[in-house]
Amino acid sequence: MLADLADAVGCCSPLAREPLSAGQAVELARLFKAMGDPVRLRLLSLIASHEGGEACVCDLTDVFDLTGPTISHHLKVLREAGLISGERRGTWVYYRVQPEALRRLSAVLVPDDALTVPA
Amino acid sequence: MLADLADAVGCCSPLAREPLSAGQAVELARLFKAMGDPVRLRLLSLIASHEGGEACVCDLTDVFDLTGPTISHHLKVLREAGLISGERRGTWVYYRVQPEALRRLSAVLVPDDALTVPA
DNA sequence: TCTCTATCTTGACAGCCATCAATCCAAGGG
DNA sequence: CCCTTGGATTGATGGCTGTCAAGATAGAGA
Repeated sequence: MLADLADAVGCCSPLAREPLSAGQAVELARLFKAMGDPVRLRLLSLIASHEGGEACVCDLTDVFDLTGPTISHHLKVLREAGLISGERRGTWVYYRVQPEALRRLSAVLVPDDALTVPA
Repeated sequence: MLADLADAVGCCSPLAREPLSAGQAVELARLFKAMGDPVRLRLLSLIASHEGGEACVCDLTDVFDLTGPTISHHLKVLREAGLISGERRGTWVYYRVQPEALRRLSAVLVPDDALTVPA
């Protein structure tokens, strides 16, 4: 399932190049929808900008006025979208972002040229 | 309102640079959420890839098995998010994408370096 | 002005989503 | 082996969203 997703996203031309197929649109929308929540966007940026590129849940819960289960739910959504990955080391679970997923999304938004050629 | 949005988005560093503020996250999430629907993503790509960079509603409705009002609703969501703009010329309404909005989103996803420095 | 066509808006309903309380699982420390 | 702690899962609920039918609006042409 994750492989299909990566495939559909990885093969997409920028939006302006040619129309998306229905299947590509479904897979891409899954990613964008996962980022369409303020809490999840902040979680993503907290993890991405944290020292070492990874953060444990204990670092994340204090930032929000939300209960543990709610944070866990949002992390699960991000994880199932392939935007982050979690790993248990001892007592705590550590999360880190998947840079490839972000790069693929970015590549869909703008022409390839803008990603490889200087201004 | 649109000015606030553009401001909040335009000033954002990439996710990995520093954590998003709550306000920035709300504004960014509004954009990502607007793209979190397969129909809207396809509409966006149809408009962006259409000849001349613009498309009228009549070009869009035939592609989907959806009624006119539903297409109109999705176009309204995209318009209110600042991703497209519509203009009435005679009988038909023509839509075109706002490339700046896409560029800003892309800039949030990856470090600035990737946008200006060759691989 | 009247009518026709193309498009947008409103109202309503089914389905999904974010949130929390309660519960369960997994890892360490006694 | 039990107890404690960190974290995930389940169940339930209120609010939001996508969809369509019906009505409203705006140009174009006669």
